[in-house]
Amino acid sequence: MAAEARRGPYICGLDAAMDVVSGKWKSLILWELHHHGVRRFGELRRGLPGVSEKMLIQHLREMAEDGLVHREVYREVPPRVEYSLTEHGTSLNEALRALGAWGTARRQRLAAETPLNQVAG
Amino acid sequence: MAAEARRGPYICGLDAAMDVVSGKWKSLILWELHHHGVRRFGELRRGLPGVSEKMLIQHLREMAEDGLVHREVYREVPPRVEYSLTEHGTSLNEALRALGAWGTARRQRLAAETPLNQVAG
DNA sequence: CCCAATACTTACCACCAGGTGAGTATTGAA
DNA sequence: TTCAATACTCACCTGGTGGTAAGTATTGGG
Repeated sequence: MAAEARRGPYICGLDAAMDVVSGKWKSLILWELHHHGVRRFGELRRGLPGVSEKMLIQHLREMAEDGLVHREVYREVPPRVEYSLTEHGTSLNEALRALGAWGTARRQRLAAETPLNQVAG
Repeated sequence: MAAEARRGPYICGLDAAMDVVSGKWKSLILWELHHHGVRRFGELRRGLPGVSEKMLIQHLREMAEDGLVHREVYREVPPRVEYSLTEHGTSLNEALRALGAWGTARRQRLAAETPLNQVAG
């Protein structure tokens, strides 16, 4: 349970990458940490509306195991824990840029196709 | 149920992109179609060891709805159906290249960290 | 003594992605 | 009439992901 692959062995590189970002909130966590540099647990929770504490800590722990985020604990009262991207997390975010751009184009396509419906769920 | 987003509205572009590739076999299907150009249903099934017919057709239908793959039906006996990437599917594959490269680097990192364990599940 | 604040931790539960295995439709060949 | 081949289609089931809500540990302040 230390620093090993959860679902490996992987078939290809895409597998290995999708594994570490699969999780409802992981790409958002990546995004949040990328934009703020360092964030405390509570800041992340408030920054991701709808996330449960359970999933937030679970995702953060997995991402720490995967070497994407750094977890710094300050033994104070009340406790303080700070999360930040590691070098690997930063490079993953960069590797996701093209995908994010593709998704943005897709959103614009969808909005153009259904101009009256784009906001309604 | 035509060409609309399944989980939208999306928070960001990454959401919109992750949505269309989330699915156990979708990135593999993308890869397979990218490398072979055109593939029949049975060829895809044999090319993705372990996939169930149910999930393969389900993923292919969703990807067709999302405009990633083109489905060409030949009304012959026995029936023949050919799948290929659309322009959007091709561009998505290109957008995934950086992510695949990152994953390949991660695999190499994992193999270097646990040299005796890299093959065992 | 109790509460506040923070960062979890745990138990329980619902939903859905995905797997299994059987069935369908079509038509030519034996 | 039955079978083969292809591409599904359907019913059923399991496991895992994620949500909910309550509990824990710590210590200073009122």
